[in-house]
Amino acid sequence: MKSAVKLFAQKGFSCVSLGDVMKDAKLTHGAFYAHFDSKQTLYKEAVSAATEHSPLATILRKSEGAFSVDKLVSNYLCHDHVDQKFSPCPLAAFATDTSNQNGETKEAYTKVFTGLIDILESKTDGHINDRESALSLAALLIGGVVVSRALNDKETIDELLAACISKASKLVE
Amino acid sequence: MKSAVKLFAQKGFSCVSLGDVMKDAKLTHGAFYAHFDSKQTLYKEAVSAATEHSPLATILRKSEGAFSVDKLVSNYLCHDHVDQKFSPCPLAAFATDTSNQNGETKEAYTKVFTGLIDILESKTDGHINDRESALSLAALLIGGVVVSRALNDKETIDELLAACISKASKLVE
DNA sequence: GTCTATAGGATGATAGAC
DNA sequence: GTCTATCATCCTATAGAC
Repeated sequence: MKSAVKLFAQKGFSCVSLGDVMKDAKLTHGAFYAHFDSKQTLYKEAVSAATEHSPLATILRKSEGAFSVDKLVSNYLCHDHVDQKFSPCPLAAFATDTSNQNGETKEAYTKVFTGLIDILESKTDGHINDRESALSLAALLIGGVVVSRALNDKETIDELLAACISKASKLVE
Repeated sequence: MKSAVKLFAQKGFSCVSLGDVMKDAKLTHGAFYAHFDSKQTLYKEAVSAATEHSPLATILRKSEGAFSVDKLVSNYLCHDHVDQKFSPCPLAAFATDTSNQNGETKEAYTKVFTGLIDILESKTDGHINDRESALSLAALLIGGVVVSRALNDKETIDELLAACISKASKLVE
């Protein structure tokens, strides 16, 4: 599962074969079906499993009780996250692939998303007062990372990330 | 090319075969290579070609000179765009696939993105004064649509789109 | 330029031994 | 549960007739 999360996030559903996953897990592809029903099932479970080490989960683990929105924003909208130098947010990495998947995968994605929104509303240090702020902030963060990953020009990526960080506070005022 | 844009936007790069494209164009798959070098080349050109009928292009065509930001925001963050009832914005539809493509495709995507930012800065009715506003608004719009497409629950999609519309004005104040 | 036909390779999934 | 081996299918790309 660890291999699946990493590879799916990096290369997408279709560009990762079961052979790739099993190879990364130091097994042969024949052993796959002793663990999962199908590739789709694996992907669906990967969406949920990836939340374990997401940027938000990491911050939650480090903080006791409330955490700072600014900290989440700057940790989320950074080059290391765009380049997947650490375990990425599944909402950004799996969004488009999930659009093309079945209802069960979308359901898993929806649960992760509403989970994020609930945490933003309840666990932040008082800056996020309403659900509208939480929802729009999530869209800005995910959009910023998803677009950055598709861009070629480092300068434009710098500008985009900086602009999103700068303007994020306007959404939660 | 029209078939390619439609299918790639709906199902993604890997889930569309050249046979699918040619079938939609009422041709057989053997004729493909008389028009394009490879599937990757087709995709790269589709990213650029899709801008022709994007929501922004439609608004630009209808308006003379400056256009309203509010109009773009409400036309972009709507169910018909999420469901691709009309020709979608390539920046939202092709973002994640482009991340997994070669440099030429990313270059095409980057050109479309910077083109959008330039238009937001220059052609809007005075609400967008700086590049930071344009960049963050783009991320919010694209993020809102990309996430909505991955969600299963209509109520959550409604909430998300409404929240992004409501908060978009905060980014361009 | 379009067609049929096919090469050549990768992939999801299965079978059966250990 | 893991392995090797294989099936069946799909896909990109090419060849050659018209």
